[in-house]
Amino acid sequence: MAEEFRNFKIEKEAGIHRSMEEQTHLFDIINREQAKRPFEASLKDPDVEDAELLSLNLGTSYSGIKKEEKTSACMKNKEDGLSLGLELIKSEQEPIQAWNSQQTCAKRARVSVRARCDAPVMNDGCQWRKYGQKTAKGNPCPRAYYRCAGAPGCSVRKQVQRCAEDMSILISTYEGTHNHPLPVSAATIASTTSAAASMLMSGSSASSPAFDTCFSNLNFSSLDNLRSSPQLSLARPSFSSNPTITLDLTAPQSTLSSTKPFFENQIGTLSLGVQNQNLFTESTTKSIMSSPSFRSALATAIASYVGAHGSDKLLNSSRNTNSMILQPQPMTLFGAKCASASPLDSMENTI
DNA sequence: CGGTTTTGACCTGCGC
DNA sequence: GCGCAGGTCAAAACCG
Repeated sequence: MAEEFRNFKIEKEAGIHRSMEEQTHLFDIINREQAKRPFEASLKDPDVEDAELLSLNLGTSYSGIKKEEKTSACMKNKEDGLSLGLELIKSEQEPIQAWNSQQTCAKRARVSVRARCDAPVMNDGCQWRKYGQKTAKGNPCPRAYYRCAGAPGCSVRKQVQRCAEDMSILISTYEGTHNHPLPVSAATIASTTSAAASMLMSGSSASSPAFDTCFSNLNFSSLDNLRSSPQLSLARPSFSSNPTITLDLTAPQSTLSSTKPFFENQIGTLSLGVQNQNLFTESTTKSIMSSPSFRSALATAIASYVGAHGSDKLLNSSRNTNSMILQPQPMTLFGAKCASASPLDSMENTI
């Protein structure tokens, strides 16, 4: 497996691209091998370290994971002190415990989605019940509070608020993990929340200087920064002390397809390139590249974001090029209620 | 009539 | 301790 993966990396760096089927097959092999190998051993193998970026699987759906051995993307790295709250589900009788465990893990982290939307609320596939509304200081637009109504006892909450500086932008902030199955369209965000929780909780509990540096340098809370930033960022929003991942879907399509030729003709491509010198300082770059766990967790978050088509996703990670790029299938995130000029326009309404 | 939304009151955390 | 702001509660209103 290692040999084949090494060849794949060499081909990538040489600009040779395999077909999607071949790549999917390769990732399947990597995943199987990763499952067989003891984790401690994998930490010492540089090839496996890259494979980690591909094998993590978070979210609310168990599809694609073997029933006998479901592994969520929680791991520990003794080398740099990062923790992703590893849990291993050994049998089919344990999903509830897994939900609960995941819930604990995801309790405080948030995923904020910014998208252009004319409708008062984005249709994300979930059932929500409004339980409050408040006008926040500094924003004339009221903030609405929703609870998940998909199942009794589900503690997932959502805040919806229009951006004060651009009323066409709707900011939806998700918190928590669903305790029930979700439709594919809703599972996308839910998976992201879960992944974000794992990543951010690992950061909050770690004493890793590398992670701290990354986090402090990745503060894109201001609108101007968001507009010029990659489509995914980490932030500590002013209205909350909770760590938050922001998915900015308001960028023009030209920005999203700027990673040609590798991502040509793809809709909703996410590009997290540390080569973006406007936003990533040199120290951040070094920190990211020296922290395999951070890279792994970040890849997980992004992968989960496009997780609705998990088997088809394509990840390219190369230490030499200092880049970590993910190519998703077209996302099916929001419904047709949401008329906008964003890349979401081309998405199908799956709700 | 049951479920959802609205809205004012209340609770809690934080800064001074 | 006090005031402020964010978040939640719960009764009333609304709707299908």
